[in-house]
Amino acid sequence: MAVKLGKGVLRMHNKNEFMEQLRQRGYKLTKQRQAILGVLMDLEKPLATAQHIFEKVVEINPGINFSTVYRNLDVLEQEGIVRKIAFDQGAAYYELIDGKHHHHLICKSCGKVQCVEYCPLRDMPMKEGFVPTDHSFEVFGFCKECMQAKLMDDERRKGKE
Amino acid sequence: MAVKLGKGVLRMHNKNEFMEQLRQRGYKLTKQRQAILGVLMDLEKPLATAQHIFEKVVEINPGINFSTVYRNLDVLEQEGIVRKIAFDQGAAYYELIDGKHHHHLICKSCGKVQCVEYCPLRDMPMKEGFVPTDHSFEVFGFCKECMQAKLMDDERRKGKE
DNA sequence: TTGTGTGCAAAGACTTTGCAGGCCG
DNA sequence: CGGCCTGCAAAGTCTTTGCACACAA
Repeated sequence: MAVKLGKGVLRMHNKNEFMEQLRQRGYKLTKQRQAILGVLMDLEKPLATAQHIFEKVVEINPGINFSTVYRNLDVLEQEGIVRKIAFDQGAAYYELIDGKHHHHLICKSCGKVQCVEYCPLRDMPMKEGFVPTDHSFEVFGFCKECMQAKLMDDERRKGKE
Repeated sequence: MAVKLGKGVLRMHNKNEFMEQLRQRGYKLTKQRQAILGVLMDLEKPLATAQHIFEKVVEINPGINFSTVYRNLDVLEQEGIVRKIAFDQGAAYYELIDGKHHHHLICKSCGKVQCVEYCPLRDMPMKEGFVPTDHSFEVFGFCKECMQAKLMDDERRKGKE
């Protein structure tokens, strides 16, 4: 069932499977919903804001409203199809729950997001009696490229002193 | 320098140390700033929203404005005195960076927050070249008490069927 | 046909900002 | 006394909601 895409990306589901899941749970298969799902599955980056998703969906389905996007992202989150991530106070990010569970390395300089399969819940000694259901884990810093640029910049600045 | 409080809590700094740190960095020691710092050090729970902090500060310093609280929480964050945490899309939480580095277990039922000293950055295999500077790690679930209540509730419901 | 879903507009929650005057150092 | 800080009010950003109509089943 898993589909092999370019660059070794594994896609566990296709759009029809998700639509079927929604249908079975009593949701209607509107064209807006299909467009949103389509966009989520085609995202080139792992994370996208509602704004970003909206802009893409508009191309497929002109006239769609922002609140429709929000409402459906909510539905997809309830159904376990999408994960919502909030860092800083800006807009929330969304990503399809598809393939392996993972977390993110986010570059504070260029914004690049890398996925890592390591999950801290594996190693963490759980406090007695606490039953975890969800967790957030995101690492911010500088990616290889930006770190190198930064070092060169520091070097240059040092020379000027 | 560390001060031992009740229940084994270790406080690494006192208010004067923080004020001194601010002074040295060129900040003025206004009564608003002192009140905010005082409130942060006296919080009974590990995390507090700006709203919560504001309400406490008003008791000490009536007439203080909400934007002053926000502006100073920003300053304290810049200075590494306070950490800002955002989960869900609601208000951000703040906590004093004092004592050991830690993360949180948050009960989705009663809202209780427990601190855990485990930090995932210790065990995580870092992607080559990435230099981490910050990270978020919060675990949501049910605390012992709420889990038990939940189980009893499920049991009761089962009986009614 | 029925009621879930949508578009529209408005409100809501949280946070930030511009400006005139106040207070710390 | 100078400039950082504050209070106030307004605006900004992101998200949610109420309502009438539309469309999937």
